[in-house]
Amino acid sequence: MTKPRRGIHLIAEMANVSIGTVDRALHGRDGIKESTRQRILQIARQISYTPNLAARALSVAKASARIGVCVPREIHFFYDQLWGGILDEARRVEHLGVQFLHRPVHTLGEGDTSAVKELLQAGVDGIIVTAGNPKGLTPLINAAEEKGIRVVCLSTDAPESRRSSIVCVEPRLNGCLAGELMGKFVPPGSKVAVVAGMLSAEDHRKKTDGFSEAFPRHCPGGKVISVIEGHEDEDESFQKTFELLRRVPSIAGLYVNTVNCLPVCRALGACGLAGRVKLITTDLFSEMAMYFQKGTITASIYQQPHRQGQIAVRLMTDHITHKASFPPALHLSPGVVMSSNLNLFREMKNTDRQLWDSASKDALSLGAPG
Amino acid sequence: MTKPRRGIHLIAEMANVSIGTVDRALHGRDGIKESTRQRILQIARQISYTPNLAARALSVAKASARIGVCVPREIHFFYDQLWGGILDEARRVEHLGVQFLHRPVHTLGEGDTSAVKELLQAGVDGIIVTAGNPKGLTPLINAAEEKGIRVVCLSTDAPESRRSSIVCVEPRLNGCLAGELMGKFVPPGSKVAVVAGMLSAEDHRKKTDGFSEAFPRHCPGGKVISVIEGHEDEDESFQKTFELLRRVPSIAGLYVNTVNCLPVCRALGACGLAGRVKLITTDLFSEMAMYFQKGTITASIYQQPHRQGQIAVRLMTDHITHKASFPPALHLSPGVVMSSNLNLFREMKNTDRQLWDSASKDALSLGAPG
DNA sequence: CTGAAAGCGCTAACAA
DNA sequence: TTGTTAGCGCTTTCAG
Repeated sequence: MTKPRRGIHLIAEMANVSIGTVDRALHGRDGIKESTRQRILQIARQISYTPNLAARALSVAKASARIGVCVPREIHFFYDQLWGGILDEARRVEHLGVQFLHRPVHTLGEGDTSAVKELLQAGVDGIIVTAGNPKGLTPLINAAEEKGIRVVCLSTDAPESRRSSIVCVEPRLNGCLAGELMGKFVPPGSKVAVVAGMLSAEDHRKKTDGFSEAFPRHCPGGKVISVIEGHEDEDESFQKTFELLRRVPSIAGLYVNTVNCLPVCRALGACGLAGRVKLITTDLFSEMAMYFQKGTITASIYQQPHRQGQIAVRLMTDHITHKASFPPALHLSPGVVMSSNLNLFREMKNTDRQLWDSASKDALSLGAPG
Repeated sequence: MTKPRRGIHLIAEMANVSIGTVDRALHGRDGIKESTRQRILQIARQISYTPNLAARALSVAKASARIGVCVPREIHFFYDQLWGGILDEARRVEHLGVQFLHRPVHTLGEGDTSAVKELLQAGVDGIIVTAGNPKGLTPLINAAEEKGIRVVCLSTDAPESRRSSIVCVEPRLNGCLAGELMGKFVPPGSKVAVVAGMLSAEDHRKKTDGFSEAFPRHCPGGKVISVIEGHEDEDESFQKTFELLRRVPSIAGLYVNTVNCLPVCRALGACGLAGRVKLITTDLFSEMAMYFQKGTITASIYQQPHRQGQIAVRLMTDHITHKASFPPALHLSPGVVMSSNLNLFREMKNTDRQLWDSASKDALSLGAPG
């Protein structure tokens, strides 16, 4: 008695060809006569063939790919979480042969071109990079893509380049959401202001633009009366905010579109305006908690860094392991943090770490809730 | 040069034994000297060995684990997305030999006990269930856990049971966030109302409680003057809302804590109060889009169903494949949907499907942005 | 007690 | 254009 065959062997037997030919037919590879392909596909349909994914995974496992990662390595704040998301997801595929090469940079845009160059020389198959320096990176990215090395921008884009995809929260949308919220928080005809880092940074400019456009649309008669640049300097931010509050005590709202919101909180406190002036901030870190509780911060626009990192890695590994195509862009919706949901965010978990055991750490790895 | 070995081959090489012996050691099979077993286990730990599940699945030619799923199979709305998230994540592990058994129920709580019974009889290794009927389910869940069959509740809890975990947005928190938002949207001293499905449902009651507690805290002098029960009936919801608006035209806000918000939108329109009365809704579906654009809906509290489904599956498969422990509870933060970020949500993608190609579908599978 | 070897279904490199 | 073959990492059976 003849042994019962399965899968492509069965098809091969039925079609009187070899498994190699069946493989060619099934995968649309060339080097096969169109008529035999049709015959084989017909049979495959007939027996409603489904590939054994375990076998496939096993078979292609040897083609272990290397993915290069270049993101800022700052402690605290946004990039910490971004990094965490990358690592969490990386761990999940490392045992399937995918390797990760990390070439962190110190600050966004600082030395990222040389880091990417290194990665390319190391012979990676894909690159994930926060493009802090788009001008310098674009030719490198294009060269990589030319050679079939896929590049995914993460959080910060190199829009002119031919990168395979970008994973981010659009800065403009970020500003729009803040503007809409602010427009609903303050009464009609209110005057509000924006505190930016530096408007020379595209990210901050776009957030400011989005806010300036959305706010008056949602607050009849509302006006953005001032845009402050704090240049990420604590003292400068405090000083300028303080002066503004003194000069225009009737101001109803402030939108801080950089992570550097503490000086603004302090300035509001110093003027006795905490809670009176609606404050919308950006991102999240544990030191902000008390200002939520005191009511100084009304809401914060959360850019889901952990999730961004996760998704970028997923995009890349899906492409490498399953040949998945890249969406040209993957724009996340920012989250809205208020005092009610504040403690659900992983950024708030650090302060009372003693409460957290390994089970909870698992929960964090999954990326909940952001 | 010697070829780099992996897995049990590596261990075998390091221990100077054959892969057969390694297998015996790793699986606690007998026919092996205790000392060699210890030596091998030591090495395995040292290199932090993890079995290649694809290879195992292929070798044993049958599913390595079976996960039973029991969630409502309603079209549209919340459960559709929940399903989607489950399926997306399920696909990602099918090649590891993990099989999924679906025993959908028609409506939440309708026949879920018998569905779960079926799954248990089918001999699954884990169960994911929306516990619409906690009383009936609890003994089944406890019996399952007793036998080592892990149960994860999804979206709706069986809090008294010994389920391994619960993945959800807490209803109370949901209400709190809505209350906080509403408190900021309307002026001090405002009167607002809640439109619930039926207060006999724990979920709706808790949302209502959360709102009623949070709103006055964030709106000085604010009052929740009425709680309407619409019983998920279009006409009843419309009628009762309409009457309320007629009776109390000074009302400043409405919070709908069920998915059934369209009648409320229409009632607001009929009274000429659309946009005047701040409306906060729950969940998201494409028909709501126009009401966002018209300004009838100010914000919606989004429970991230797709992500909930994803996470539940991940929790279960991580446990099965990596022995990961379960967090006792995984509470997501709800998202806030407003007109600015509306079109980033997958629920809005259905209407203009023609714009979507396969690349975009990939993006959706990743679970962005909610 | 331990080793050797035959697959599981598929991919990919090489022969014919 | 098609066939053959060597693995992928693990389980399992049969010899030693």
